[in-house]
Order: sequence, then structure tokens, then C-alpha cells
Amino acid sequence: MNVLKELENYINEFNKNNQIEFSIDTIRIDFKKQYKLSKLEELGVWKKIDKKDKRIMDKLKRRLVADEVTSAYQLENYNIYFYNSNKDKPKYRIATMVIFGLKQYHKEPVPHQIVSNIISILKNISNIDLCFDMKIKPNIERLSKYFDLQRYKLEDTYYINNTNILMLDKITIYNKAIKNNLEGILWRVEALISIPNIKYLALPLFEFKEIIDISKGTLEDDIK
DNA sequence: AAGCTTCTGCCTCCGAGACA
DNA sequence: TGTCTCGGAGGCAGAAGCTT
Repeated sequence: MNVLKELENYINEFNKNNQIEFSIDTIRIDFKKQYKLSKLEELGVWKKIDKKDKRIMDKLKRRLVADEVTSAYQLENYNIYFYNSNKDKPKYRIATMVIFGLKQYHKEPVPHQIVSNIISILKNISNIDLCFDMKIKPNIERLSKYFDLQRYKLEDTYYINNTNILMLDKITIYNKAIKNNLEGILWRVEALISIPNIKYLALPLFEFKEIIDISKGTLEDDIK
């Protein structure tokens, strides 16, 4: 069984036992390219991204230090990229795979089989964005009693950059209906969860659910 | 359960070739 | 020429599979 299946089972099991619906939106994998590149090439054509293409390069530089990125490639027209790094100079063997938009409504996501194939080759997952979508606006005021909440400009986007929860590196809350031009009300709460060891899954899903509960106003022992 | 072999992935060193 | 890219060989350690 590959590690993607194990991760999916782990999350699905949690969903079932806790009446919640967490979905993976983004998967990132730091990997060494040696002996893996040829297998990745069997999946399709990787197009080199023009470094002047700010739209894409900026997206990844938010995650990585700009000077560390030497080049980037995209698989066909999918939301799948890998970024080459020079962190291990002069070997140039480190790269980061990013598969995003796995949970969205305005566009077809990447076929699951392709994601599965990539994970089978790389045999690891470094971190994920786990998301929860809700049809009401999260209670921002209430959340800010528990966390240091930053608003992005004057937009419908908020961050918790420090959750004080192990492996729960960051929370992003945003108005998904507006971002993707969708009908109605739809907000997303997204957790960046790091996975130190894919073989021992112990992710802070209860903690994430607690944050959801606060934002919905359904936390039982809320005494404030 | 212990011993054995094979498999697999990892690392390091080497080196050629592309690109600007 | 310096930067970047990537494959091969050899060695090593842990995982996995098999037998007794």
C-alpha cells in the first residue's frame, strides 16, 4: 500500500469517527531526484517554467527562499510542479514536488491516479494542506480570543501563523466563493500540516477540528 | 523467534554535458 | 567560466521475505 493511500485512510477514518469532512487540497514532497527523475518522466511531459513567469515563480517563492530555486517544471497542464533547489550545491539534487487544487469546485482536480503514481515514485509526503469548507462565515472574533489572527489587507483572508500546536504550522481562512467566483457563501479553513515521518501518522486532526468548532461557535467548553 | 538472504533506498564520489 | 543538471558505481543499513 502506498503512503498516499495510508494517509487518505487515516484522514477518512478520522472523518468518519468525528462527523467532519477534512479534505487534502495540497501535497508537498521534498525529495532527492537521483533515480526518480526517469520514473517521473514516464508520467508525461514536464514543461520548464520560464523564470520570468512571475505568476508561477512568485507562488512558489512564498514557500521557498527565492535564491534557492534554480528552476521549475510543470507536468502537462496539471496543478503539479516541482522546484529544483541549490541548497545542496554543488549536487543540485534536491527538489520539492507540489500538487495543489485537489479540493476545488470551479475546475476539475488532478486525476487521482496521477497523484497516486507520483507518490508511489517519491514514497514520501512532507506536508499537506488539509481543508474544511463551510457554508457560513467563520466566527473571526471568537477565533481571535484563542489565537493571534492576522488579516490580509482588508480582504476576506486571515492567518494564524503560530498555532502553538505541534505539526500544525499555520491556519489560513478565506472566502472561497469570492476567490473562485462561486455562487453563494463558501468559506475555507485550511491547515498546513507537516508530516515528519509518513510511516508514523499522528497528525493534529483533533486540534484542527477544535479550531473549526471555535470558528463555527460549537465548542462545548467555551467559557469566555 | 532467530537466523539468513535479498531487496530497497540511501549516501558519497566521480564525471560528462548543457547553458548563459 | 561558473552554474546547473543528472546518471553511474560502490558501499551501507534497514526492511522484507523466507526457512528452520
